Amino acid sequence: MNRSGYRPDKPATIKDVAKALNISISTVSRALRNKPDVNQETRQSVLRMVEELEYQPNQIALSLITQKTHTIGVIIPNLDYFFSMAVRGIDDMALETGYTVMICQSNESYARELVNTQRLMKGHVDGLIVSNSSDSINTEQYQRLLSKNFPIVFFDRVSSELDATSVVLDNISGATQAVTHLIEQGCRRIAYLAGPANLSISQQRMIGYKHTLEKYGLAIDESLIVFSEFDREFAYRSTLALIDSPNRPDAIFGVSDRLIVGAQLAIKERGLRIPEDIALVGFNDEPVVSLLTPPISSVAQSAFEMGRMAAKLLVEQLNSEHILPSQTIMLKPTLIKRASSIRKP
Amino acid sequence: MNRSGYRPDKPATIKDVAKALNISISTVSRALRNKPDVNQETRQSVLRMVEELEYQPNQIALSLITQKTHTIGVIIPNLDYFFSMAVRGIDDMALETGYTVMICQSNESYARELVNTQRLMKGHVDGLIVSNSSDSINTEQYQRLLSKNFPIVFFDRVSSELDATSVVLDNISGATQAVTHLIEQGCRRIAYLAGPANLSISQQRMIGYKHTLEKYGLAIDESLIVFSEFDREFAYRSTLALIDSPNRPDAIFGVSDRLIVGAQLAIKERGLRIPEDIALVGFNDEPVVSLLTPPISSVAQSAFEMGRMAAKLLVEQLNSEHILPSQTIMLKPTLIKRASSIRKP
DNA sequence: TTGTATGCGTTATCAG
DNA sequence: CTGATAACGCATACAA
Repeated sequence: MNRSGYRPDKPATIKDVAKALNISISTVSRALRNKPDVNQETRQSVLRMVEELEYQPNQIALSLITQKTHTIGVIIPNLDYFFSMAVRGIDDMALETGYTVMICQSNESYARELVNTQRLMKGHVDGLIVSNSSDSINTEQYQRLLSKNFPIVFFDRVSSELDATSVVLDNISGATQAVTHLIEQGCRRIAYLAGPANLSISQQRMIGYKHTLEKYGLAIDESLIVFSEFDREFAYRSTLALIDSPNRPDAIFGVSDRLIVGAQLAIKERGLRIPEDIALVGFNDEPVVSLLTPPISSVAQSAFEMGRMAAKLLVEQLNSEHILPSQTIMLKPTLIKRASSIRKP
Repeated sequence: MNRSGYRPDKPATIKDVAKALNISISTVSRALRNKPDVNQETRQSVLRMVEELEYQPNQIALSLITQKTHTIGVIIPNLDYFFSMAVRGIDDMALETGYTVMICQSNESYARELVNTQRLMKGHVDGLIVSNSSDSINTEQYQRLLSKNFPIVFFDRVSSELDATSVVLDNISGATQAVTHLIEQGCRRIAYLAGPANLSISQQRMIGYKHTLEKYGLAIDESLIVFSEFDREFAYRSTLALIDSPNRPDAIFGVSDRLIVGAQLAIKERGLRIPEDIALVGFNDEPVVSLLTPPISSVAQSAFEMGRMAAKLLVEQLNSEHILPSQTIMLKPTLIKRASSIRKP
């Protein structure tokens, strides 16, 4: 069975293999790395011994030499449906390209984002994939890393101040599709549950929202625009306030499904009809919205693809000898129309 | 500003600090590690220079010496609501205890579980936190690692063959609460959407299901027990079949909310009433079930706590000099009763 | 074709 | 109190 009788507690090193064969470690190393100038017999015996001792190269030692860990750090604000899918895409691409993924959640807190960045950098990740937290106001730390040419790819929630590679949705298009649809359904007083004011996605979707209103000659009523946390409860209360206000909206567009679900709860509680009294369109097309009564229309995007793409761009940079110019990939959303917004046949 | 004018592209090493100060690296090392025998002045100047050069200890070099990476590998079948919360708990505890988390998703595939384990082991994680995939039949690889005293903590979906530390739910209790409740509401023909047959959670919940039926003198009808993937579509079709069968159930208990949602869709499609014709109870208490019409009862558990606990146990082992005896922590579930199962006032 | 020596960044063990 | 040196596991330039 085990001719050498060698059974270490600790994993075998290249040294053990060399010793067992009475050859030098450099020969073993060469044999393993398929270098040309090594005797076939020697190579075979090395391979056999490697098998027998269950030798596996120590990645830490390799990392010390190359200063590469083949590890990607991921910083996301939470692990809701959208980011779960994005992480799945990242993990998928990482597996394909030989990387492993370290994930840290900032819990929508910039302070924790800072801590996590430190944590990941200390663990010597080769690069970073980041989506900002909702109270992320400062970009200094990323600026510093980028100025040292440390590879970072941002996705979904990005900062306009940063000249960095990023993968985003065409949020203006998404909002435009949503609001155009609502207008076509006869809605005239369309509210916008905007989410956190400083987030790129909130702002971009707001631009699409306002432009579309203008395009159709509808007035922009700032009292119909509500900022808030990404919190269902918040949206619920905001919607109650909107309903009870003198100029009640006849439609609500939400920056995320989580908010629009809160809105739906509020509307139901007030006994109003959806979509006849108030029509609804959300964002992200989370599975949950199709199950509600009525099912809620939503702007769909592929978080999985976004994650894959972000990882792909990062790995391309990691595998490149020189610094790649920063680029922005923009993915296209699709409006999924459901009963919550369809008034006409 | 920068007296030495030193601005490296590569991060400064302890050697750079020593050179800049014209002292030896061992002195720098000692000063940094707060060793007793080092001159206060020297220590101060070292600290200043460390600041100036933005020196940070290279963890890879440390890892090479200690063979510890302060990294925890996590293998989970997917990132649905339950596992997202669990990961959050793990990450939370990891942050507290100075670890970083590497996450791999097996996508419910044992083959990928194998690959991921290799991936994580290669990356030299200090320990593993594992929840089995649904087609996980073999435990050999974990057995091998455990026999080498490599620290692993299992959670939620565990294998009975493995004598390892684990954190699980009291699944029997959860199922017992659910079925007892249904019986008390007058249900007599209770179906069980069991999920994958080889999973511990399916089996344990089945035990609770059967025991409770027996306790109340109800017959166990195997035709009311349906195994399937963790797939809503699957549950939907199974439920249609159950409804159309000669002995239609008057209640359905689901091993997970995802399945029970599929069941609800089927029941609605057939125009039956919930809970009057068929009552429903799910498992996990995902937020979505409270939003459906009618809201679905569910057995609630804290995935966050489970994750935290699993990480806690693993870190305890990692920080311990000797091998800790394996233990099983069992958490308690709570049935949340909602309209989908309440027939009596 | 193979062996020796050096270095990656750090700590620890010795001498001074 | 401080400095030189070996060691961690491996790759590689250089010798033989």
